[in-house]
Amino acid sequence: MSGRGKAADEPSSHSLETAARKRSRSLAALGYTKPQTYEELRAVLSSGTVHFPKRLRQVAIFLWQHPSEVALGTIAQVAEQAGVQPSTLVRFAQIFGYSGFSDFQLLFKDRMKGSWPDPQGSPDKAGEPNVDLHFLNGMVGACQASLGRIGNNFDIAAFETMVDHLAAAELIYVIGSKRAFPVTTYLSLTLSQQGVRNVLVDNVGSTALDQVGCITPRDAVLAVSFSPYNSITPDLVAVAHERKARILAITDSTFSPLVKLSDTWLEVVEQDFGGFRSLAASLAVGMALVHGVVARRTD
Amino acid sequence: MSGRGKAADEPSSHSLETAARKRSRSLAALGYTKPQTYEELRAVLSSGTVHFPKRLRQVAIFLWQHPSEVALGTIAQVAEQAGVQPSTLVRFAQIFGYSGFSDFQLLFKDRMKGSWPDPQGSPDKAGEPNVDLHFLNGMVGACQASLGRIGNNFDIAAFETMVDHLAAAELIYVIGSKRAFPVTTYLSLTLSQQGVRNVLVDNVGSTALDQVGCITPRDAVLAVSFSPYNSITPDLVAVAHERKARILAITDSTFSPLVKLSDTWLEVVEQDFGGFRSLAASLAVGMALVHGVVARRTD
DNA sequence: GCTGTTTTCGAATGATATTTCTATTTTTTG
DNA sequence: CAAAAAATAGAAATATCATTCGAAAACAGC
Repeated sequence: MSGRGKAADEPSSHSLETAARKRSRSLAALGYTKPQTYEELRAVLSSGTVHFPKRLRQVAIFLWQHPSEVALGTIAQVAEQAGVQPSTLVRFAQIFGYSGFSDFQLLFKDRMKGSWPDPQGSPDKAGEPNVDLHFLNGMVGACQASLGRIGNNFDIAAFETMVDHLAAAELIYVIGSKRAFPVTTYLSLTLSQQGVRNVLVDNVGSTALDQVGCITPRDAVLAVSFSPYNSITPDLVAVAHERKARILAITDSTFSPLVKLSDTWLEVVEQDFGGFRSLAASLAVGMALVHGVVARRTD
Repeated sequence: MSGRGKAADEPSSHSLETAARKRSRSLAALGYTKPQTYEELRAVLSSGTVHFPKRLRQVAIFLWQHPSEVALGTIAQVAEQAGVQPSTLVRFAQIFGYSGFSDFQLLFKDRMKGSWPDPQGSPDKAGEPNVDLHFLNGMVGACQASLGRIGNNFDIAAFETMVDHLAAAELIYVIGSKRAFPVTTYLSLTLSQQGVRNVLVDNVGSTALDQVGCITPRDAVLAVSFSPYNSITPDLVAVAHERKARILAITDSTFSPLVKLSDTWLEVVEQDFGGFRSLAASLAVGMALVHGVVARRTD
């Protein structure tokens, strides 16, 4: 919000050098021009041609998933939520050719401007006097928001491809840890209940690597992973990839390490509330996958 | 965006007088309390009971008509667009009981938060020509219906009791199988992440009975079970009951065998679609439980 | 395992935004 | 119509923010 006056000016002779040097290893070298709209930015981020180091990737993931926080917050607030230093945000913006964070933030503000949320359906709930009830409502809201996003932005083509591959597979390996584990357990359960043979790679007894070591090219892997991507899932999927199995992924951004390993992937972004993330959308998509596989196989 | 630190503090003895004098001819005298949400503010404005002088009326009209500008802009930008001085905006906010503009602006930001404009895809997908998409939408509908039922018919008293018992427990045993297992895995994971010690009774190695054999009266059992109630969950809970632990249950009808074994129980009814049941509501309630326990323990 | 480079962190700095205060104008009231 | 009260505008003061820069840490290449 501040420091815009000087920032908008042409750089002085000294900072010109600095800026030029920095930009040389930035997007200009890659033939990109400064994104003028939020959609352009999103396109550049998802193109996969830019590879960020850890902290900058963290920034990319955060603003991919929480654009409204970026639009509404100050640099300090955004930095704290994203878990980085404020200066990291400035660096990120400058890599894209902006003079600083404020300049960069305008993208998000412009995108948001004019779109005022409709009067909420719930007629004010008598002010939610109870703190626990407030949290519950927030959590329900997060679930519904996650589910709502499926309605729009759903890549039905990728979904169909995934179903085809899964239906054609000899054996389906289901992989996911931490937050994704509830999703994979339900997937495995419903697949089995529908008569689709599958292996849940749950790493009980630390046998996961041995399990994926048995994968053949005729098998398919259904992997689920959410940010932060610090579980063993990518390692396991990498092995499966080497063994030439089909890799199908459900994940929450293009920055997931699963994306470059997978034949087809679906983006499912879960909202969180108070640090607790919803799983509603992933489960719904997962059930749809199971249903689709069963339908293909019984045709 | 700035100057919030001091503003949030209690007014000093000098400004206390000033503020009190001002507030005496403000809304407090009219029996209004400081609006906590944008909706409340809007209600007050539209009630017609408040009569503003020229400039303040100008402000009221502007933020009625351009809420998103107020949320996104700085006080200077808003003031210019509204055609008033920045200090007028501060006065306006203070009349409503806020410490200043920043404080007041939070109403607008909060209202806007989380509502990111969707990329406006085709509104209704031409009647779902795709069978897979139809199922997915049905599944999403089932999830939303399940979540919707929480809003109404939620036994908040039972919920509070459950949280109290869980918070008081020495060790929490989480039990659930089949369909309920994804819920219990997520419960166990989030409890652990929040530093609440717990045991997930997952029956790996068929050790579940031995595990529950270690339960003491100071422990609590959080059991999840859905119909048909043909899993081993009731058996395990029965053992825990004999061992005089507190039993807290999430289940989907009064006919559940868990009901007569448990000290307190919550009814969460999940809808199904095409034989695939949603877990969204149970997960949301589960997260709320975890949140509640953490809140109780950190008091 | 070392060296040169890239990346990150954190404090210092310069700039902006918000608020307070006072003189002036407008409105109300006797 | 005059005097008092209220409201406003504008400037000064203060708190916060965004940015820069140098040092430390992490990383990659040899």
